[in-house]
Amino acid sequence: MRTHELVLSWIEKQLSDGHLVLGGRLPAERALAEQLEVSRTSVREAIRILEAMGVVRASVGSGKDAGTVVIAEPATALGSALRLHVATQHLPVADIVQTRVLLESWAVSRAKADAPELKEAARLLDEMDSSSAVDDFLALDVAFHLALAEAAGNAVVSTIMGSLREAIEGYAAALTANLPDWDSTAKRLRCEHRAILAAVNDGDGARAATLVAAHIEGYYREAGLGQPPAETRP
Amino acid sequence: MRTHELVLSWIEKQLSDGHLVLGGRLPAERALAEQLEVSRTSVREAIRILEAMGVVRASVGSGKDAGTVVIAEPATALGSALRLHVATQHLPVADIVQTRVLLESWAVSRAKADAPELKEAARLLDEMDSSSAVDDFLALDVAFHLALAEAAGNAVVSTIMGSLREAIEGYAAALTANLPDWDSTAKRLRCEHRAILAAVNDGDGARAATLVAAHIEGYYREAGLGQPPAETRP
DNA sequence: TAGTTGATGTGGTTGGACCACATGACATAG
DNA sequence: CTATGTCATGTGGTCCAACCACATCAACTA
Repeated sequence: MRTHELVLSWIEKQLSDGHLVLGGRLPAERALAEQLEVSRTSVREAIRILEAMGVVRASVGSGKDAGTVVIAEPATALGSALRLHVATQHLPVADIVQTRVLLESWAVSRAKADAPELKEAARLLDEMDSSSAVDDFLALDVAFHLALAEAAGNAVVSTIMGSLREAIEGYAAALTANLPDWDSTAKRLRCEHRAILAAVNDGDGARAATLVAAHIEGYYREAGLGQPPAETRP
Repeated sequence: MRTHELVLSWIEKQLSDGHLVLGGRLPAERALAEQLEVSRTSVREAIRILEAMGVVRASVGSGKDAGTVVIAEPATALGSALRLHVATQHLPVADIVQTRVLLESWAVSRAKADAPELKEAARLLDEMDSSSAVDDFLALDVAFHLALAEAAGNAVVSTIMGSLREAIEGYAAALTANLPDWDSTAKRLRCEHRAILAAVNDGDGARAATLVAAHIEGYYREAGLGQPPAETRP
């Protein structure tokens, strides 16, 4: 077992045992190195891995927020990992979109009509109405879909959904350039959002699931994602 | 931007551009450090992160398999990340099980009856019949469910499913100790496996989905996972 | 020819040094 | 007494030089 893995397992044990909790601080790198009788380099490598996994955040300086603190941001971490594997062409973008449709359909079909996240979702839709910039629209769109997913009450589903979205964020942003008429597309998307939210609020999970699947697939289809080149199609 | 992130983005670009492909080798750490004009330490930190994400594998020595080569093992990486977040209690085990049920139900309902993975799944079931040790049984069980998931043809779904399983592997192993009678449980599980595979082979996706959901939920329920303490239940 | 031995190149690990940054205590000018 | 500037302290960030363990392969030797 390599040295940094020893540090990793020590930290994981501290987490499991509750000696290290969310918001808590790890010992300073130098102190931890001395305590575990390893070099600071090995400690740093372990912390890098934890940082990449969204378990800790390292900040320089002194006092309050400084040092290495325990956080819980699995979505960004999983998103980066998935993005890299998309880059190696081991994970097709089409499969990611399909998985997102699956998870989000399930989420809206299970969302409770009285979930507080739905109020936030409604607020986001109002904000989208008054924002015309493409970037703002897309950022609000992400937040809306995430709020919708969180309404189902399954942290794993919403986390994975967020990471899938993040993994293909670059592709999605590039695809908007393919759209023939952004204004009309945005108008349609707003409309579909309202319909989805209405279905959820009505407690009609099945309809919400159908709508959200069509909404996502329709967008990527319009933008031309996952379509093989025309000349290879029958 | 920190130095190791610069190295990371360089490598990611090499991957995206196809200059670095699956099975390919990264330049040696010392060479890469000189090429990018950074310290070897920073290169190593970047490689550690990629290793944790299942993108590369580092081996000492010289010749053939030595050095840092590009691999594609997202499942183990995602599994580790999820396991850590379970340790911080940010992701409930019950949510992971529920997500696994969702993904696996979808997978079997979409599996093609002529998928080659199903033959492998059948072979694994035969092997399970002749293995009595608990550990062997569980290992084969993992392989069976994974083969089933792969039959749906979505790499992302099967990858995430595998990582979910891995994230709670420790819990699952501990839970088998709770079972009152392992032999009878194993017999029942074998039976259910056959029924699930038969449904898939018959092209009855809906039945397969129902069966697999009951199969997974039944196992964890029997082992006592995710049940709130009795006194808190209505 | 068969076995041994050394050279080579790889990642793994260590200790030490210095930097940039953020904070807080302290001294000082008003 | 207050406000301001300054310095000590502690943090992560980076780099360097050296050494180790390991795996391979070529040259050498019996």
